[in-house]
Amino acid sequence: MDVRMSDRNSLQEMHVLANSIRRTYNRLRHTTDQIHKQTELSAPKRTLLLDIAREGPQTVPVLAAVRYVSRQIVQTQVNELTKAGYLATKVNPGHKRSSLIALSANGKRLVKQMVERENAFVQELGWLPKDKDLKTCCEVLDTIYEKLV
Amino acid sequence: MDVRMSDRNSLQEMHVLANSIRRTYNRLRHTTDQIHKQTELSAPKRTLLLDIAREGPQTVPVLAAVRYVSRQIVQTQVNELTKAGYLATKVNPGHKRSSLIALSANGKRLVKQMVERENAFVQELGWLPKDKDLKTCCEVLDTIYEKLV
DNA sequence: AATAAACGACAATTCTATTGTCATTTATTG
DNA sequence: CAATAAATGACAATAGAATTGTCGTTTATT
Repeated sequence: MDVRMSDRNSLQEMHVLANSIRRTYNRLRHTTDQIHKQTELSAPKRTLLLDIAREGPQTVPVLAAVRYVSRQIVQTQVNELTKAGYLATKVNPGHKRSSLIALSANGKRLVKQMVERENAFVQELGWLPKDKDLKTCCEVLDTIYEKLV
Repeated sequence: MDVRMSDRNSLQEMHVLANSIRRTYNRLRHTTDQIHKQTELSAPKRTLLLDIAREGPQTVPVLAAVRYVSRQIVQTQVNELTKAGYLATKVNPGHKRSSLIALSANGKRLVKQMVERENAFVQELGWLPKDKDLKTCCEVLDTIYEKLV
């Protein structure tokens, strides 16, 4: 074990970071709730749509496993989003029963609108982190994400 | 408005960062849920305890306002944590009716144990971000936190 | 002093999420 | 190939988080 690992300061800094992540996440959710209020979609459902837009069609069990949540709640949300017309099932070549969940035409349109709304918000905000810092931040967060299995 | 602000790449990077925050937060919650399973406390209640430990005694309305959640839900959680013996009310010099919510002796003990458990977990993980990167990450997150009012 | 706002308590409701069960389908393995 | 185990979608029951609304009292404002 690296000596710096057991350094008390570093451990405390880790708590500070964890706290920053938590409170920033919560504000982020609050802000996006307001930005996308008109969509009548909850944060988990919006996240689902954005994730499928980013990562492509996936099965319900996979969507659930990646998020460490029960497949039942994902199934429910997928069902409701499908009923609302934002998601559609695609034939899964690898599995006859468990189909791939993909964005419908409406879903793609909605995601596009959401992204545009968020971009407009960031522009109005009039601030962006320095490119280098943003990248560093992402790297740190993503590494933590991968370490936490 | 700064020209870089409207740079498409930067905006897209901002989405990437937002996504990193979201998914890392969720894993963090999942991990800490496991680490502190024995406490029988939910994530919101643990956060409340840790925040009061860090920031000192506060009134319920203030705790709620900072988090952008209703004072009613904070009141409920504070009441339950008080009943469980982790919180205690302190006389508020500035307000006769709305007392300050502080950690009890038991609460302080619990927070100490939680911090130790988390430190032990980080040590077992065998990884910490570089000090400089960690600071950068915190700065970026904290600035976003402050900008999002 | 009168009025407005804040506070704690309580209730109703919605949404998220978990757990558990069941029938069916898919995968494994002997 | 046949038997068994695991996975999947549907459904139900339940718990917890959080919002909204109301009420009576206390605190602040004007």
